[in-house]
Amino acid sequence: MKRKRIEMKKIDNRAARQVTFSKRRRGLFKKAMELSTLCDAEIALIVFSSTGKLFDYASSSMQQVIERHNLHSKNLSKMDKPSVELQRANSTNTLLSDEIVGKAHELRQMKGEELQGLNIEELQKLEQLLKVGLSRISNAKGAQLMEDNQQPTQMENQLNIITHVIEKGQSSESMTNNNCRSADPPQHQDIDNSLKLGVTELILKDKESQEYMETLNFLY
Amino acid sequence: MKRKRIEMKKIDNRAARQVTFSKRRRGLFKKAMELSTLCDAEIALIVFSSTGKLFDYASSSMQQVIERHNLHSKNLSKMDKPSVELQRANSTNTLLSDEIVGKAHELRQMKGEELQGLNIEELQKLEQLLKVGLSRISNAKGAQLMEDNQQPTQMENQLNIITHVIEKGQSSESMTNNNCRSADPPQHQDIDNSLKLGVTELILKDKESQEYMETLNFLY
DNA sequence: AACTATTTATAAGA
DNA sequence: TTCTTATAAATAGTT
Repeated sequence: MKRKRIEMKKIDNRAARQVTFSKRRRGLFKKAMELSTLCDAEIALIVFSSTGKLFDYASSSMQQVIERHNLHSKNLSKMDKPSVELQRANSTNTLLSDEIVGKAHELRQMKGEELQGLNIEELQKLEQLLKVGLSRISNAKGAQLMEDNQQPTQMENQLNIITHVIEKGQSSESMTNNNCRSADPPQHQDIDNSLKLGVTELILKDKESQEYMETLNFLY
Repeated sequence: MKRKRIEMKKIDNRAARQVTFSKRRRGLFKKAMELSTLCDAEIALIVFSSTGKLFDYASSSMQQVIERHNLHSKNLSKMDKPSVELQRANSTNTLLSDEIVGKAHELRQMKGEELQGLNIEELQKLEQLLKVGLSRISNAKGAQLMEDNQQPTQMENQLNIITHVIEKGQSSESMTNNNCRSADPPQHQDIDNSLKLGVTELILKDKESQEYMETLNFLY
């Protein structure tokens, strides 16, 4: 019955291991509580047996100790996950905000509210864009009146002819444009769409944002 | 030098307490590691001294053990906080996305690309908006040419006169409008601005988003 | 679970 | 703090 010092490695025999676990676990928890009592220490101890059973002790509350631990150790791997999501969400916010700034600016330009800093060529493009829009609106107005079974008046017929001409870029004003060192610009919408697609691609890299992109997708 | 068993209560003497803390702490951590090794247990041990110093040990990783512990104890008070921030960020994203959808729609309408579903009155308003924009752009173009010290040609003088007339709502087309049951609409921009302010107020309730709002503020 | 020979931890002193 | 040592406490192997 000569007892030997135990070898410090996993005990192979399941039953023996289980017995040792019970004995030593009790000892460990007792020592933890004693340390807390004697030395006024804040202690948390978590133990999972090899069979998955949980044993824990905390001198105050488990969450309190864990939070204090996180503060100290700057260990944010848990806080990191949400914080990474948060960063993603925030960077999506930035992109969306930028997109709003851009669209708002475009809108103000189309309303003629913010034209400072535009050169002649840019003003020309803007003007062309508005004219195209205007002619389409006039057409739509005409179509709407037709649908309402109202006979178009002579004036409206005349209007539709005029807007048709404008849509082809043949109005008197667009001839004026040609006199003012304006090259024929590429379709403004096309430039615009390619810019939008760029932003969309950027945003789509943010996996967290795909639900928002589903909302945005039908813009393009 | 007869040693006695110590009383299980806080040690009054600071120095003695500190010594005992050092000795027992080492013993506790040693026992924790031994239990983990011998019995294949997953263990986390966190100790704060009365002076606030942190000592910890985890057989795998601290976060892994804590997460496993949280699963068992259903303690989610910590995970709740970041998720609230995330919800805030996400709801901001929703608002921003909605704002983009709105602005994009407005832009497409101004470009005449999405007029279906608009009644005559709305088309009228839109048309008026474009005309105002167009006249302002024409004026800006004229001003730009002046700045460049170029004498406006006869044609451009004529243009400026025309656009001035349009800005006053006296063009032949706007007379046509008056024939088509359109009441004089309130300024479109004003309606628009009040809508925008509504969204801004909503978003500003989200404290997390104030930095983004600083970007957005100069829109209004 | 209880016993007990031994090892291990540690209180007190230096 | 660290070391020393007497002794308390924990526990491995056994019943």
